[in-house]
Amino acid sequence: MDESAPPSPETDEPPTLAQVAAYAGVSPITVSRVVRLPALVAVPTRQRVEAAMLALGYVPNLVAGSLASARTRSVGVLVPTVANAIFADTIQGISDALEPLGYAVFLAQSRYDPDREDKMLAALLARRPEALIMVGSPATAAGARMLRRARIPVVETWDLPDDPIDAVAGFDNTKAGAVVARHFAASGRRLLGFLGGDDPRATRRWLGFQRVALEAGLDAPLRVVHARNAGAGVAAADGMRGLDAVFVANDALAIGLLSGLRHMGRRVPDDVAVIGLGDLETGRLINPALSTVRIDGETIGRTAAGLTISRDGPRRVDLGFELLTRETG
Amino acid sequence: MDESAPPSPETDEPPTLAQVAAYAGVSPITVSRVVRLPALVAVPTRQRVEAAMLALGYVPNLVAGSLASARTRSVGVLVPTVANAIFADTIQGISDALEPLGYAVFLAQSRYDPDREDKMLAALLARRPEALIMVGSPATAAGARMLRRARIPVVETWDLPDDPIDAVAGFDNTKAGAVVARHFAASGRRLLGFLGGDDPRATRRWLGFQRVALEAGLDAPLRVVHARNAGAGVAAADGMRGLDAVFVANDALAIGLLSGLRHMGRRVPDDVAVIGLGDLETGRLINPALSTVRIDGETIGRTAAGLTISRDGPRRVDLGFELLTRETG
DNA sequence: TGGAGGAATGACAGCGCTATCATTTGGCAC
DNA sequence: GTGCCAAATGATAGCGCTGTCATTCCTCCA
Repeated sequence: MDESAPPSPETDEPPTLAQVAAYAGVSPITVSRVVRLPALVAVPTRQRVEAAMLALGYVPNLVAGSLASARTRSVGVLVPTVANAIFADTIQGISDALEPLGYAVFLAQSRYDPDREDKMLAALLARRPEALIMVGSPATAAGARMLRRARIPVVETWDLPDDPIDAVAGFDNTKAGAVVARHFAASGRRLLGFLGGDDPRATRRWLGFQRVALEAGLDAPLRVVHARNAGAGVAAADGMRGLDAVFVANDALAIGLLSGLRHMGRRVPDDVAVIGLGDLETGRLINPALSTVRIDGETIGRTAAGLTISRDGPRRVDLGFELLTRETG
Repeated sequence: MDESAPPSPETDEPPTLAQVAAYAGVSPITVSRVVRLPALVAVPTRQRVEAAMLALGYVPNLVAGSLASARTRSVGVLVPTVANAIFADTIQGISDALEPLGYAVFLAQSRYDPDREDKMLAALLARRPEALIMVGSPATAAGARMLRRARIPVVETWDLPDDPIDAVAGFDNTKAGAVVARHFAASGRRLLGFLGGDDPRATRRWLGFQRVALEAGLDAPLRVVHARNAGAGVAAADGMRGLDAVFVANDALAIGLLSGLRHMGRRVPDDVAVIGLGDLETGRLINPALSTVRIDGETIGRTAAGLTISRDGPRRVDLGFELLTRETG
């Protein structure tokens, strides 16, 4: 590391640990200890090294450190999309729990596309994260195999799969659908509809919803598959003409549907009841206030983070959900 | 790399490139080429190596690759919080632009805290990202110095600082505030208020807002500083009693304010006009539809990503904004 | 007063790749 | 045939750290 020239502050290349060591007159390993295990270094030495780091503007190279120690202090996070408040809360929970511990978060989006999911999974694992947290379960067998072979903690969230790869922090989507259908039936609704995506979690909600509706002796409910953004909700209103109750798989979509319904002149909840999922903050503030199945995305994230840090305790956490009936149903 | 035992599929440790090479009967460098520069390898050799990778379940170790090549193929992204739709869109834009190119995204949150921002900046830079994108500018001189010394592309977003570290993709916050005040004045409002955080960008909006209000001969406008979530907006309504027009620094907060105003019996826009910022999708769907200053967070993200990839072209991109007057003002 | 034991520091090798420069081989023009 | 060049493959060294053992120097008590 440049033995000829004397080490000096403010060179062009970022200084290495060895340069800091030379500047402070200690061995490289001592500098390494000052960074990672300061208690092992005598106070005067430590101060000398710290002064050297400051003078040279030393920023440790964690890439090299990770390779040497086989610990990257990073976790991979795979979500369908970040532009959905529902997952943003989960990311926030993960990040808040992990950043203070020195872990970095690698973020990737699958866009609800199994191929892209596998690609992103491979890309994340290539960075050797110490754990991986994902929304849902791998869509393909290849993805599941990669995760299993990685031999790191894997947390599946926003669902409660029967055969998880490792750990789970989520809730029972089937039950959520069932609870909403039961509520609709109990409040005298007869013609039910379900609006949502066709990913596995939305499908499970639909299955629970449909089962209970049929068990209650109602007509077969209608399932409408749409994009997940609020604009799509507006458009979907048209397809809901004959119905008197709709369960919408996410709150943003539900707010859109409310808007569409309003423009069609249908009164909520008198003509149609609407229940969303996620408990978006704005849902509770609009008029009429949106009824919803409350899911605590941030707690899911924090719990998932906890499951990656410690392998003790139960590996399957059901965080549950809560039906909040406000004004729309 | 375990020369004694014959290389075999499905061992417990993840296989290394050298093991794949031994299995395929080629040298390590050839396997490396199959992964990175397949065109350089003859087809039969390539197929043999690919078969070996598949058989052993090889996942390249990018940590080692990064150290050897001094290219991490990652970018750091620092936002105040991900749980704000406004920044989630930007992250989405960044991620959508960069992931197809093989870049990974390191995400960190500053929580609007300068100390935490510096910590996160240091943590990100320690991972040796090839570029760094942040919302706003570094809050401290130390943070700015770290970024400058890192000698990587740095993109500041959501603002247009006069002395950027490197590149900028944002809009003029001062002007945004000014435009809203001008609109309020032109539509006959007299008692203006500003509701928002006290971060530099919100403050710039306030400054532009205040200046124009005073220039228009209106009373000195009121500034109310609050938390940034929608719930805080509800609470803020009380402090807005005397006003007939409020500019709210973000749409979620504005929706909260609308709710608070409604509960106080104040009519919008007859008694009070409200204009938000961000153009949250739900803002346009609620009743009355929220007027807002539209900012395209996703385009900011994509543009910022573009500025990290290429150093050519202008390093300062003003993406502008648009005042959308809907029903609340 | 000798040696056990802890505190402080260092030497050395190696993590799993890739940059760089060889080397080998075969095809082709003359 | 000879020489030349491109295509294909390999040998070597090293990226910037850390794990694992030394080694040195005290202190403290039998």
